[in-house]
Amino acid sequence: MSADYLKQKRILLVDDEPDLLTLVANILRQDGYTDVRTADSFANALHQAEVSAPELAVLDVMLPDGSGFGLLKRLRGFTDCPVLFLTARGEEEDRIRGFGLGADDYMVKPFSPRELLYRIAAILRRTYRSEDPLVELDGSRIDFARAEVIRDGEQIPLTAKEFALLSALCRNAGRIVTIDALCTAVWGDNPYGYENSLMAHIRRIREKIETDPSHPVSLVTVKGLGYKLILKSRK
Amino acid sequence: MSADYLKQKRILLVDDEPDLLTLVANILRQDGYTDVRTADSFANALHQAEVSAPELAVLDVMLPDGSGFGLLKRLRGFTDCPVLFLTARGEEEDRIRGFGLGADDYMVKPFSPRELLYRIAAILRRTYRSEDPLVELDGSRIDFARAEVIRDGEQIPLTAKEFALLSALCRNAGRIVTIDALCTAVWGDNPYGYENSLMAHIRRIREKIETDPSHPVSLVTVKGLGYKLILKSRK
DNA sequence: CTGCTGCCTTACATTTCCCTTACTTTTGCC
DNA sequence: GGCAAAAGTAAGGGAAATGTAAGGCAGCAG
Repeated sequence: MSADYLKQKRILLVDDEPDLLTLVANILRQDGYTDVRTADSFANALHQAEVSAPELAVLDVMLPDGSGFGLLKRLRGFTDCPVLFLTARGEEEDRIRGFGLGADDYMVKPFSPRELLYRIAAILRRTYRSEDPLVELDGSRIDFARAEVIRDGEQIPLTAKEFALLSALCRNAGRIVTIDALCTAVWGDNPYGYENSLMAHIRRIREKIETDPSHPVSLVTVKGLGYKLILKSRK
Repeated sequence: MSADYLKQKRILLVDDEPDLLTLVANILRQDGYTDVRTADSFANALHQAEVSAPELAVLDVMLPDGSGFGLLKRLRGFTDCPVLFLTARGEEEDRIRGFGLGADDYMVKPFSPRELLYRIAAILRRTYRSEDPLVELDGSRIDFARAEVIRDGEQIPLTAKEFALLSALCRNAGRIVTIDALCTAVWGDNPYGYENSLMAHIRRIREKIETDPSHPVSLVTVKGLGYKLILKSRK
């Protein structure tokens, strides 16, 4: 699994020009960002930020009902997310002021889409690099980088087979994975005769990821067909 | 089931040059795309799009009776399909304008067929990657990868036999499938004596896929011959 | 009208998978 | 080599999936 989890970070764009707003939003979405939200004023931005807890904010300096700097100060009241400023002018003064407030980067309009993407990716990488991509399940999360399940703050280690099984299931999250496919994923060439063993592993995985292992909601069985890993449903 | 369902996406090509149009269409068809439609003007394109609900549109920027940008705006009135623009000029301005409208990619004429194919494949993969191929019926859809029927937004699970039956019917969608063939598909070598059981399954499937199971429109019976799965008719 | 065919429908019986658990064997590390 | 953890095995039990059977209903032929 690649570092695609950066593409799933919540991004908030704030600009008073609707055209630019949709332009930038579309550029980002096209580049694979999945959670891009927009606001066209100070007030809306604040509201959006409170509601969606962005993980990166791209703020225009000029807003109809306030300045981007003021907005950043307000944001800092409840979030430490990185910030990239957009400004029409290229003045040193703005730059200094922005960085002084803890901005992470700065772009002067008009800018090239490519450069914006590059800078956003850089900020996200910098900010969230040490994080491992977590797979969110209903009552728990899986950290494949550490081979751990996190439940109620507890870190529960995964064994080799459990890891292999969960990987295979995760690669096809939501889809049915047949017993055969799972056995092949775990035992390779000669996957026959391990069906029972597979069941034992499924049970052990359930004890780690499920709140109630006997009534699984994340790793569900589809009788006669296989198993399915259900990711946390997002609202 | 492979990812070949991307090759079955409905593609609409719009260009005023007939030669180029057929050339590109043939390139696509030769690469395995099965549903490529063409239009040579703004008006025709709009009509085609309304009729066929394309899943990817390739639009020339210059059209005799309007611009590709204008066309995209109209398309956005009823579809969110991805769009690739073709343009004679390579100007940044056009590029920005296209992306601003939500275009997904952009190619400058003359282009290499290989590159076009590559970009189209990339867009389709990106847009539809997490989707499973869905079989569209009249009041519902079947997701074989998840063994589910989707009706009114509800996800209704399929059992193993139901899955096998629907697969067999789907493989011969629109054609009559005999009782014998269905029994063989489900019970293999020794398919005799299960006719009654088959009926029970048919009934249970109908309860899942049909709006009114007693008056089926998707899984219809052909008295004395067998059953038939009717796909959603596309206007 | 009567009986017949072919399928529908429903409720119920049966079976098949899978779960669960405890136990044995294997692996890998000290 | 010894020990703990991981992996594999086996058997009894249970619930959901499947199979069965009987009563209907519609259409059709005589």
